[in-house]
Amino acid sequence: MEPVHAEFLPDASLSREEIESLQREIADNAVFEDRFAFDPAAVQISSEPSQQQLTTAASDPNSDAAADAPLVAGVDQAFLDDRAISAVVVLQVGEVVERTHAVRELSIPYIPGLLAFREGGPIAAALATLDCEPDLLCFDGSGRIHYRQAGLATHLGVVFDTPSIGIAKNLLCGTPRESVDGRPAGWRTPIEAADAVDCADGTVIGHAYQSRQYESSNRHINPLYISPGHRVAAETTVDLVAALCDGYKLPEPTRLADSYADEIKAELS
DNA sequence: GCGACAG
DNA sequence: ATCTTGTCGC
Repeated sequence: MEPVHAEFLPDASLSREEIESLQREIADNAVFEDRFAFDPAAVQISSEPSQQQLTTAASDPNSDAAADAPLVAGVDQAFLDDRAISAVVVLQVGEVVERTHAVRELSIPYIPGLLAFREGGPIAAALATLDCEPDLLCFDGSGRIHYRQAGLATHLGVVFDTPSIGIAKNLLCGTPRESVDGRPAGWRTPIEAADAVDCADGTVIGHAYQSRQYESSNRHINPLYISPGHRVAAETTVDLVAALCDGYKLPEPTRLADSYADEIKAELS
């Protein structure tokens, strides 16, 4: 796939002020509402026919639900010395249909709020080598849950003008409406903008989502922090991640991209 | 000035 | 993110 807005590609040589200015421009161009062509109910991991698919098959004997199902890409990185290994795994109904990766020199260190300017280049390079056109991109990191509402997932979603979701293991900013401690699997609560975020206080910029939890024990699993990247509404974002989870804390696209990146890293070591 | 801060 | 063995509890 190719960038639709290459002028928005993260350029790490920009000044801090220019970076923040570009992020505000990215946020202005981002759409935090559902604006995608695929059927969200067709995004799933199991190949078991859903009620919807059975209905579709009954009304159209020639349709092939699996062949028409949305392509969901997971993107994640591993690091080796001063290089980033960006890996992409594309799934269709839980089946891997394409994998690709890119290795690039890192230009700047990790700075909270500027992650896209450290990892965006390597990620864009990897996505550019992809033969297929994903319907949805899943990133490790935040989307709208960001000081200027332009986290990694939002930035790359806008650059490629493709629906995207941010999946983080830790909260960058914003405030959970309720305490997130020890919640059962399936539980979710909104993350609201607070003073540090560039929008009205109380605006729902994402959700904490408990993708997995131990039945009964002393220890507990922390929730994921999910936010819209581009062209997906906050609530939908959680529904999609829930549909992409398969017994692990992380949804399959991101989980498989994570292990694929480690695989490439091991080969380079 | 101090604390908080995705990966 | 990364350096890393065993270990506690599902």
